[in-house]
Amino acid sequence: MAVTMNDVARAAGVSLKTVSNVINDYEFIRPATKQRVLDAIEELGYETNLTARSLRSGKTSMLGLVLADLSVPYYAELASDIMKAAWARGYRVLVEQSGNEADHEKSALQGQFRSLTDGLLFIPLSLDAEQIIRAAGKKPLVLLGEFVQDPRLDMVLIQNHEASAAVTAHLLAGGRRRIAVLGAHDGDTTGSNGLRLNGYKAALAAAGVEYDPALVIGCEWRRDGGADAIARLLDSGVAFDAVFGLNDVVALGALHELLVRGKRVPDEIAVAGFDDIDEARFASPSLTTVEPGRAEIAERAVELLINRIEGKGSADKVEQPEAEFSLRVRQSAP
Amino acid sequence: MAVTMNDVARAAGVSLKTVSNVINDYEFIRPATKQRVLDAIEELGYETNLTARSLRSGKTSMLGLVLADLSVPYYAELASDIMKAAWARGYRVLVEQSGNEADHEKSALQGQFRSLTDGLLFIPLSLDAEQIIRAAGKKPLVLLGEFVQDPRLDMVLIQNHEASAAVTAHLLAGGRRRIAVLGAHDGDTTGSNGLRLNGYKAALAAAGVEYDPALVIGCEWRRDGGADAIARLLDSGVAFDAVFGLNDVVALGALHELLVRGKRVPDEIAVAGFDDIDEARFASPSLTTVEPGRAEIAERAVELLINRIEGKGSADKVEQPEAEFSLRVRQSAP
DNA sequence: CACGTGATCTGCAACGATGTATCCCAGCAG
DNA sequence: CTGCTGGGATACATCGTTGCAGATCACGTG
Repeated sequence: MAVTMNDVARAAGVSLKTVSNVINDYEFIRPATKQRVLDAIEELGYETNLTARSLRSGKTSMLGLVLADLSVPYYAELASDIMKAAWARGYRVLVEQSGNEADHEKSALQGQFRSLTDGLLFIPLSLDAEQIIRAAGKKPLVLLGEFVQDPRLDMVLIQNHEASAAVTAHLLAGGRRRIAVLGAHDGDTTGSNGLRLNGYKAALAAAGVEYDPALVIGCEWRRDGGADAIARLLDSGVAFDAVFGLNDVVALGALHELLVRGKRVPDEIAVAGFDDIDEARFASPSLTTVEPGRAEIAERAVELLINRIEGKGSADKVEQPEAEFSLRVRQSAP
Repeated sequence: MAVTMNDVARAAGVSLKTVSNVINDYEFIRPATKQRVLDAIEELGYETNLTARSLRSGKTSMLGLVLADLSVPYYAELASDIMKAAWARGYRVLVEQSGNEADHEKSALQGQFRSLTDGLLFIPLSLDAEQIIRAAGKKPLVLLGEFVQDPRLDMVLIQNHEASAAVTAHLLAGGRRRIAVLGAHDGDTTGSNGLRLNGYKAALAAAGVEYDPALVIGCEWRRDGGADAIARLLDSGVAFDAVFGLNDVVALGALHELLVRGKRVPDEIAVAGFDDIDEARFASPSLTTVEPGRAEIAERAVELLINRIEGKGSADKVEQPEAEFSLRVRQSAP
């Protein structure tokens, strides 16, 4: 059916291997021969069969990307950046949605999925470092999203603590003293939630403001999670003058609910988030948030993973580069 | 390196082909043999090499999905649904971002990308039907997103005209008479923009309201496009009491700009969109919009494509199922 | 003029699985 | 006892490409 190298070889009057050499830019080919082969390729409409190439070469030139769900804006935007970075380096990205389920994450790490990819970018949500190390095979693996932190694993880090502290400090500088936190529980110390909560605490301490666990409300990192959380807080009667959603959709969900309930933002209550998704800029009022360095994260992660795949760089040293964040001050918390 | 069927065969004391038979659930295998093979697989940690299987069988069990950019919420949500639908049927999805460039779309249609997939889901934006037919190979192809319409191509349709008319009718029913349209030009008749514009016109006509081209503002289908467009309209001094953004992000961008400029929504100006992205529900005010049947679109498209791939269904008849839409009335246009 | 050298091209095996044809054997009818 | 049947397992070729090891040939050198 499909045109193969053999057909091209016959048409060009050369050996199959010469066609292969032309395609792979082998150095020593007479220009005339090369041209004949290229003409034959053109004429027959030959396309290299990537499956066969993969089988023979042992490389698929595909990176796996495991994340919870593309419908989450931050992941979608990150995935888009990752795909572009990979594309620029000659790799494609195969996305696997884990739905935030441990089984699914595990099977993505070990399963057949791996045989389709040369390496994996993984945003773990349910598995811890130990489970990841146990489940992961020998193929290169780079973690993103820092829910997991471990000195044995390559990963690109977000400055959760510092960025969170910066947001909090900004709210404090605006005169807020009772800052509610949505998306973490009082005891959390690990994962994005824990790290961001700790950054919040550190900023409070630095400003001499007392930490009140009653202001810390756990919720799913979704819009409705944020809306529910703020509703519970309002209903509880606890006083607060600012809200820090540990990611943007939580903050936006809370913002929505606050406005529904007739609160004035930012006059009565300031709102801030974390991620700087595109939507944050166009919310009403626009959302103050922190940009975690998404483009840099994508770039570094892809670069690191491909270096591992291609054996460049120091093979044995675990790498954990950190992305630069920046505060985005907007209307919701000027 | 990796464990192959051969290793398993040796360990289980059977032939390579028997291992293959066990894995592919061949009927006539003695339970004892099967068990021995399964044990060996377990013990050695064997994983089938999907690349090799693909080469031999000629199927990759992957669907290609070509869209402009995952950072666009509607595409991200659609992609998520498509991936789930495909997964449920034993297929994976390989996403290719065209960036809305014709060259890129074309290369996705013909290029090596195709050899990795059994069929393609394509959301065309730059290519027209003729170009698509010319560029596409013989592999199954299903179009989505109806910028292109052609009786020769399989596609899943959105009821652009009807849904758009429904939104417009809703605004009219709310007493609005000067409804601005963002995201189309006066002359447009094809593509989502043209079809939706026509739906708008039809609803006006049905209500006996005159069509005013000055209310139709072209813009990119992005947040900033919507914001710019409404800014231009406001600056032009043309009077209007409602805005229909031809998709949600345009509407949300416009909504943002209206609020920035101190307009009251919906009291002074009502706003409606098209797509019902998750964000619409949590905007402030929440956005009235139309749900085009996204889940159904994903489901039908995947089903249709896989039927084509597997040769089920009527081979020769072009299929163009239409998804059911539904109006979502919210605060921005009650 | 024989010979080394490097440019140019070729043949064969192999990647890891599956399709096809075949073989072996137990059970059973004639 | 022979021949047939069909379950259960196997051997071999094959998918389309690339790695490796050569083969060939022109050319300059001593």
